[in-house]
Amino acid sequence: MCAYCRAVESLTAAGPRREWNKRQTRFDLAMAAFELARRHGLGAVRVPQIAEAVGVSTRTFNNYFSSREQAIAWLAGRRAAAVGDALRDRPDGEPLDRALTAAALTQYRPAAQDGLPAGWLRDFRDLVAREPALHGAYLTAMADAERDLATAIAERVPDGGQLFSQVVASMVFGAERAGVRYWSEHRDGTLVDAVRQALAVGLAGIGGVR
Amino acid sequence: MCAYCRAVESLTAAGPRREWNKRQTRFDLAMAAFELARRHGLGAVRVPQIAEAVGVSTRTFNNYFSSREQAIAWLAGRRAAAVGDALRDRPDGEPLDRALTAAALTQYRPAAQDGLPAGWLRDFRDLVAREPALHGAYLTAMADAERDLATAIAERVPDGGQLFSQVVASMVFGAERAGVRYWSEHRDGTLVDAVRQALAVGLAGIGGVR
DNA sequence: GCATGAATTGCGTACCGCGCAATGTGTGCT
DNA sequence: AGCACACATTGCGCGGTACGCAATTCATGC
Repeated sequence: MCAYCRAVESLTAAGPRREWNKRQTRFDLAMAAFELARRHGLGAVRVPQIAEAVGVSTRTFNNYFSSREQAIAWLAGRRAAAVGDALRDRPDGEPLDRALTAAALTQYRPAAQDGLPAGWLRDFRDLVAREPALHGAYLTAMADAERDLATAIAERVPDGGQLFSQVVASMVFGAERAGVRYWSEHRDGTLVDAVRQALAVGLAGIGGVR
Repeated sequence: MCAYCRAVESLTAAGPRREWNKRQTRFDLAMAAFELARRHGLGAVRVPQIAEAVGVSTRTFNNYFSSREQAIAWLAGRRAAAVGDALRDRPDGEPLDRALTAAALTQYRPAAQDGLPAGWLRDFRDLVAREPALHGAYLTAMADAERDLATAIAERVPDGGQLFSQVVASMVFGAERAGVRYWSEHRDGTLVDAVRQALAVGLAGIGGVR
């Protein structure tokens, strides 16, 4: 949601209850889609099934998501969007590479799983790896998060230039994907370590930047 | 297509005419989809329209592509796949960062446009930027090319490790996307220079590697 | 030529995404 | 409390899509 829309919304001042319901419904739908796909395979999941699991009409499902794939990928996008915020929370003097590593690893802390069951990431990764039909929506969600992270980087390093921030942002998510994929295929060591190592490779070039 | 499948295909030894026809049909369908989408907007393009433009049935279109979006993105994937091959063609002693830069920039050379009209990349980029519905398929195609490039890097730098090659590969395409996007938004200087600059930022960390 | 296997095609089906209008429901004001 | 308004949900309907299946066409190698 753009800053303008957010401002309009704050003017409209929708009460908390209404908005909370929306958020909850969206989350429930995405979660139901994910869980059903994980259990029965994406191809076997029908939209009415998802809607029924949450207790809404199929039409409502399509008010929130334009496809099953998008619903599932939205969960990952929600997680990934936290990286930008985490970077904004890092102390000012911290070197960029350390701040980015810490920010990227935030989402692997158990405490970060708001609403998501423990071990969710593993299941999600497995599902995406198993279902090629999810790749498009997943990558789109990641690209959105990437843009957001680029903005956060640009705020932090104003004289770096737009090119710099976008390259670094895409590198962070690229490294993360590489780390997760590596761990997913080899399963040696912990997931966090694989991602940390991948980030170290990618961020080697920006050691001096603050 | 994997090396194994390629080998099998060479054993099956389908005559050249048949295979050439398939390639041509696939290309024509993708090109027609792209051209129609560029002219009338993706939302206005219907599958029968694309099929008719090429002179095949709609069913045949779906034998080649599962959606309009995939057909269009296939063109970009075809181009991107050339990066891996270009890297394999670079001289052995060349440092990795130089080799990768040269390989990535190969596809911007006018000579590289096999079958694609001049200025195609600009039009394609504009279309993708204008049509969010294309992002998923486009990113999926890029991810495929990324895997291929990672393989090429691993062949070139065997002791780098799988993590290294994947991170670097995703960085190359990430930098390229950042460069293209930057140029697409600012239009100052040439596209090639923007991509070269983006690659320089991303590849700064692997200066010494051969 | 002719057998063979692959590619194309027509048809049928299940399903999807969304526009539209009607209905339900939380919210703020009086 | 009651009321009016805005927004969310829902049912309906339609155009369109993806794909399985079986029939047909067509290039290929003998």
